[in-house]
Amino acid sequence: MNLPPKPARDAAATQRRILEAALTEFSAHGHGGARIDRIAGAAGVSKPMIYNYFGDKEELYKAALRESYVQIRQGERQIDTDHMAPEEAIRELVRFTMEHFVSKPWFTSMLNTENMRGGVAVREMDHLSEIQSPLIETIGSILDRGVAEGSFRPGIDPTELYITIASLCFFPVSNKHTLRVVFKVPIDEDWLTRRAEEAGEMIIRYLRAAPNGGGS
Amino acid sequence: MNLPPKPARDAAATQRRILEAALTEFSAHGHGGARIDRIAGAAGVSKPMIYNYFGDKEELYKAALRESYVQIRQGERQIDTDHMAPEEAIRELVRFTMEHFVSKPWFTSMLNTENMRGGVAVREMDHLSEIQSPLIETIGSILDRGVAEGSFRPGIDPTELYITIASLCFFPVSNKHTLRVVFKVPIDEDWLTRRAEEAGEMIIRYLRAAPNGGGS
Amino acid sequence: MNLPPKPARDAAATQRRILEAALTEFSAHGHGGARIDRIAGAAGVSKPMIYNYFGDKEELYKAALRESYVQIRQGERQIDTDHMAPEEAIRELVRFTMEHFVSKPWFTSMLNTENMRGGVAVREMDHLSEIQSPLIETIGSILDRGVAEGSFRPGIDPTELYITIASLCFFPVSNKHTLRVVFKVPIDEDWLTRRAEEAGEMIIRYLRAAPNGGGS
Amino acid sequence: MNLPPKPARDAAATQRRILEAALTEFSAHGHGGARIDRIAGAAGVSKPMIYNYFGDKEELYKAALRESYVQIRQGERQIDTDHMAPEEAIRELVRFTMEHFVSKPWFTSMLNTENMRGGVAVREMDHLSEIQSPLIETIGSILDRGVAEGSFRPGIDPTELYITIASLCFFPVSNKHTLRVVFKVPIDEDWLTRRAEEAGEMIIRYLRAAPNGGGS
DNA sequence: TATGAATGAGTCTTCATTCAT
DNA sequence: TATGAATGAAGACTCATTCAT
Repeated sequence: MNLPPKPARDAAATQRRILEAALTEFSAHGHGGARIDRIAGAAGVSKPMIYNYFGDKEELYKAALRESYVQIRQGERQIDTDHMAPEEAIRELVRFTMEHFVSKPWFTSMLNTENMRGGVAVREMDHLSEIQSPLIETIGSILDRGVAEGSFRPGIDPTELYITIASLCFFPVSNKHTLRVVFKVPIDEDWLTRRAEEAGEMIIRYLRAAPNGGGS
Repeated sequence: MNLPPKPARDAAATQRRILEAALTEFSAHGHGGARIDRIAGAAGVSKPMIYNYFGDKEELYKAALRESYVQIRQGERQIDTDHMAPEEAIRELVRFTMEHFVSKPWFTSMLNTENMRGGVAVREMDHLSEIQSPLIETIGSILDRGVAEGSFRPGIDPTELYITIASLCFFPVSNKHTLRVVFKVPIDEDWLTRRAEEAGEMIIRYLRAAPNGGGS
Repeated sequence: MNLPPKPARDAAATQRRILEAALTEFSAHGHGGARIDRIAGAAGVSKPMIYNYFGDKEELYKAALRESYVQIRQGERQIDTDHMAPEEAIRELVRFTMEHFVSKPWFTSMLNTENMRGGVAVREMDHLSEIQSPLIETIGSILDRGVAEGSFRPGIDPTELYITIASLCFFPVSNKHTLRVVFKVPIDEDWLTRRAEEAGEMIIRYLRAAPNGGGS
Repeated sequence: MNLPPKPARDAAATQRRILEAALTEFSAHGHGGARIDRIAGAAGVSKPMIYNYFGDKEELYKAALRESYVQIRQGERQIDTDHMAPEEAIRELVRFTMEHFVSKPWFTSMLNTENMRGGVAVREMDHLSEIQSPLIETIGSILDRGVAEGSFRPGIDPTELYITIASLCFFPVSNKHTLRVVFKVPIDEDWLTRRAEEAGEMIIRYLRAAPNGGGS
C-alpha cells in the first residue's frame, strides 16, 4: 500500500492508520465480510493494537462509520456558492454532490452497509452535529436568495431538497454495477456528469416560481 | 412455521422453498452474513439438500438474486396506465414504484448487496430479458402519448427516466435508518407517500413542454 | 489413549467420549487451563462436535462437573454396611471414603476448581438429587442402629457427620503435594490407609455413648 | 484505591505492592486465570516493572505462593497457649485455625491452586523452614503437658494431629460453595464456629487418656 | 527506575461443506 | 430423495511478554 512511512511508537498516528484501513475494509466488504486481519495488515500494525485502541470489531466499525461521515462532511464544506446566482448555485450543488459521491465511493458503501444492518450503529452515535450536512444550511440560504429575487417558489424545505439531490446522485453511483448489466447503460464519468446536469435542470424547474402571467 | 404443507419427495417444491428462504436470508443479512444453516432451517430441509440442488453458497446467492429480480419484475407487470392521461400515468408510476420498494424491502437489500460485491453475480447472469423492467416500455409509450398530445417535451429517454424515478424512490427507502438519525426525518409511510407525490410533481415539471409563449 | 474403538456416526457414543475427555481435562487443568483442543483430541473428534453437542466451554464444564458428581455418587452406592455392627460400619465408611477419593482424584480436583470459581456452575445445576450423596442416608441408619443398641450417643446429624468424614479424607488427598513438601510427610497409599484408620477411631470415640456411670 | 501513598522510585515498596497484588490475583483466579494486567493495575505499576522484578508469571506465582505461606505462618505465631490447660489449649487451637482459614481465604485458594498444579512450585521452594507451621511445636508442647498431667494419651504425633485439625477446618471453608448447594447447609460464620467447637470436642475425645479404671 | 507502544502465539468459536447411510 | 454426523479452515479476540524511550 501507499501509506506514509510508518512512524514508530506514535499512538495517535497508529490509531489514524487503523481507522483509515478500517474505513477502506468495511466499505469494500461490509461489516460481515470485513476482516480484522486485513485491516491490521493494511494499517501495518498487529491485530492486538486494533483491539487495544478500538475495543472490538463492532466499535471499530462504528468509528469507521463516523469517520466516513466526518470526511464526507468536511468535503462538503469546501463548496462555496455565496457568490453565485441562486439557479447556478443549485446546479453547482448537484454537480458537486455527484462528483463527491463518485470520488468517495466508500461513503455510499458505508451507508448501504449501515442501513442493511438496520442502523444500529448510527443510532448509538453521539455528537450528531459533526455528521450532519453543512449543505442543509447552504441550501437554505440559496433558497432564500432565490425566493427573494423572485426566481424560486417559497415553501421548499432545505432538508427535503437535500434528500432529493442526494437521491438523484446516490442511486446511479451506488447501483452502477447492476444498472450497467440490467439496463446496459454505459455508466462512466461522462454519463454520470450528464446525469448531474439533467438532475440540476430537473430541480431548477421544480423550484422555479410560476411565470408571472400578469399584465404588469 | 406456517409454510405450505411439505410434500415429501417433491423436488420442485423443495427447490422453491429453499429459494424463498435464501432470498429472505440474503436480503436480511447480506452475502457475508447469510447462514446456510438458517436457510435450511427456514426452508425445512437439511443442509445437504441445498448443496444438492444449488451447488454452493455462491450459486444459491445468484439464484436468490435472480429470483429477487424476477419477483420484482412480475410485480411491475401489474400496473396498467394505458387508460390514464400521460401526466397522471407518470404520477401513478412514481407512486407505484415507491410503494413497490416499500412493500418489497428485500429488493433494495439485494441490490445493495450485489453492488457492494461489485456486481459479480449479475454479470454472470443469463436470460437477462427476464430481469429487465417492463416499465421501460410502459414509460416509452406514456412519453410518446404525452409528446403526441403536446404535453411533454420530446427527446426524453425512457431508460433514463426510469432510473430517475428509481433514484427518487430507492434512496429514501433504502437509507431510511441513517436518514432518520442524521436528519431527524420521521420516515414512515406517510412521509414516503408525500415524497412520491413531490417526486411525481418534479418529474412532470421536468417533462412538460415549454408553455407556448403565444403569438410572439 | 486407551479409548474403546471409535464407533463412527454414533451421536450418543460421541457425546460420552467428549464428556469423559472433558472431565479428565478440566480436572487436570482447571477451568481456565483446560483446552478445547486437547479435549477434542482425547475424545477423537473434531472441535465443532464439542460445540455442536455441548454449546460452549462453560456448558461443557458444567456437564463435566455434574458428571463427576454422578460418577462419585454411583460409586458411593456400592458400599453396603447393613450387615455390619454400627461401629464397624462407620469405620468401613471412612475407609471407603478415603479409598474413593484416592482412586478418583478427578473428583477432588473438580470440587476445588468449582469452589475456586465461586460455585457458579453448581448453583445453576438442576436435578440436585442426582448429585447428593446416598451416604447421608446410610449414615443416618447406622447412627440409628448405634443409638438403638446403646453404643452411640443420640443427636448426631448425619449430614454433619458426613462432612466430618469427607473433611478428614479430602484434605490429605487433595493437598498431598504441599503436605509432602511442607511437612515432609511421606504421603502414599499406606500413609493414607493409616490415616483412615485413625480417622475412623476418632469418629467412633466421638460418637460413643458416655460409659454408663454405674450405680446411679 | 486506598493504597499507601506510592513513593516514587522505591524499589522495595514497589516489589511489595506487586507481591500483594499478585497474591490477591492468583488466589482469586488461580494460576491460569490470573492476569498480569490486573496485577499491574492493582499494584499501580506498569507491566514491565513486574517482569523487571519477578522475571515471569511463573516466578511471580512462586513468590506469591511463598508469600501466602509466610503470611499465614506469621499469623499462626500470634497464638499463645502456654498459659492454658492442655484440653483448653487444644480447643483454642482448633478455634484459632478455623478462624484463621476463614479470615484469610486466599490461603486455601493458593493451596488448592498449587496442589492442582501438582506442587511444582512448592517443590522448588527453598528456605522451607520459613513456611513450616510453628503450630507443630506448639502442639508438641501441649501434648507433652497433657501426657504429663495424665489427661492425654501418649504416642500422638504432633504433625499428624496438625493435619487432622487442618483437615477439619480446611474442607468446610474451602468447599463452602459446593457444600451449600449440594447439602443445603447454611454455611456462615456461626455454622463454622459451631463446627470448630465440635471438631475441638472430637479431637479432645480422641486424645483423652482411657479413664483410669479405678481400684478394680 | 519506569512506562506507553507493540506483538507472536495461541484459544475459543463459527461456518461452508462433505460423508455415510 | 433425504439427512444426521462430522470436519478443515478460518475468524474474532486474548495474553504473556518485549521494545524503545
